[in-house]
Order: sequence, then structure tokens, then C-alpha cells
Amino acid sequence: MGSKQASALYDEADLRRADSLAREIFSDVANKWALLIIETLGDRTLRFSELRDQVEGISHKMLTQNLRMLERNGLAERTVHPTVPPRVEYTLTGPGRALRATVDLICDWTHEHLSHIESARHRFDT
Amino acid sequence: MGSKQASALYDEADLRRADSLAREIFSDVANKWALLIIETLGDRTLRFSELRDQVEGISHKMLTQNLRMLERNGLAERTVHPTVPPRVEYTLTGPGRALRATVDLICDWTHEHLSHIESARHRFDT
DNA sequence: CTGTATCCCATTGGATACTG
DNA sequence: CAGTATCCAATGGGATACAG
Repeated sequence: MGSKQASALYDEADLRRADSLAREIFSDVANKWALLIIETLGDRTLRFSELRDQVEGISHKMLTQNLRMLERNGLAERTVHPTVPPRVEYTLTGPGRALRATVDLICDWTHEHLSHIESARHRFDT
Repeated sequence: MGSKQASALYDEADLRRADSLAREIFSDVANKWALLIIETLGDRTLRFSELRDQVEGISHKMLTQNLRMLERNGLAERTVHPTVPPRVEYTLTGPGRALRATVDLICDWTHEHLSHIESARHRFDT
């Protein structure tokens, strides 16, 4: 029973670690800018400045910050071309593209329910 | 051409309005707490206090704030039982449940890629 | 129990300037 | 062009108190 209990405790600790990691990833990813960048990248390869232009309303700072985060989590890949001026390109990795598929679904959902939401808002705001 | 142009302009204005609404909804929904609440509700009906207990780490304030937002957008329904003490229950609406399905996918994605992300992080942090 | 309001600190995020 | 750093305003979000 001693070893069994130890093993059970170990498994629980392991699960807790995985859960807290999952939580962390969820927090990283479940934010407006990260999702918009992922959606904008799609299956293309874009330069920093192209992303800044295409992700409506994002600031220089938020873009770099979120790109670093995506890179750190292995969702986007950063390629530096050692030219002058420098040319840096970003593209989604396999896991990044997998996530993108789910973001696509959220976008679809949004457009499908536009009118439901609009009228719900109208009702609520009165 | 005049009427055609006018019609085209009208359509564009319409699209811009829809886009900005979609943007707004996306911003509302693409945040950690909203998604965690949706995921926790699932297809159940939960009281305010049950939600506060089950959504790990959420504060009183964030919970009410996000519940109001979900209600306003017609994603969650609020039922007040006029007892004393009051009993208020929340449940997802049809559109809310549809969104929940996509959140489920994000959760699946997270767990599927835990190890990829963990090792990507390790590589990056060195 | 649920909800609103307030205070207050921590974090977010924009604007700008500077480096390679 | 891409990235970092800094400053500062705005928002987020926790703790607490109070009302219904």
C-alpha cells in the first residue's frame, strides 16, 4: 500500500503540474491580440511590418510581445534574413496551425450569431 | 450608375458595421475569464456561488462582470428565484453552447500539445 | 446569497525615442 | 526594418463594505 499510495501521490502531482501548465497556455493564448495574430498569419508567411499593418489596431509593442510569446510556445516560427535592412518573417508551426483551425471556428461562430447577439444586446440595454 | 454606386456604398457601410460588431464580440469573448466561465458552465445550470467556486481563481468582481457581459450578448441566461436568500442560476443559451463547443476544441488542443509547448519553452528560455 | 460600489495597486498597453 | 527601452495614461482586477 505504501508504494501504491506513493504512486498515486506522484500521479496526482503530475496531473496538477500538467493542469497548471495547461492553465498557463490557455491564459497565454486566450487573448484578443494573440488570436488575431494567429488568424491573420493563417498559412502565410508575413514580415513584422506586414503583420502590424494587417492586424487592425495593434501597436508595435503588443505585436512584438505577442510574437515572442507565440515563438516561445512553439506556435510561430521566426526567420531572420541577415540583410540590410533586416527582414524578419513569421509563420505558424504545425501546432500553431492546429490552433488556428479552432480560431477559424470562433470567427465563423461570431459571424453566424451576429444578429442574435445584436438583438440580445438591444434587449438588454433597455 | 448613380444608384449602383449608392447601393455599393451602402453595402460597404453595412459590411463595416458588421465587421466592427464582429470585432467587438470577438474582444468580449476572447478573454480568459469569459472562456473559462463558458467552459465551466458547459451544459449545466449553476448558481453564482457554484461558479465562483468552480472557476479556479476568479474573483467576485470578475465573475459578475463577465456574467453580465455573457448575458448582454445572449450567451448566458440568468434566472432569479425570488426566495430568501435569493437563488440565481446561470445556463448557456443555444449560441452560448455553440461557442462552448469551440472552446472545448481549444482545451483539447491545449492538452494535445502540452509536451510540444513545454519543450519549445525550454528551448526558447535558454 | 447575489449584486453594486469604492478604493487602490498592479498590469496593460500606447507613444516615443533610440540601437543595430 | 525590426527590436528594445522608457515613460505615462488607462484599464484590469483584488479587497472590502454595504444593500436587497
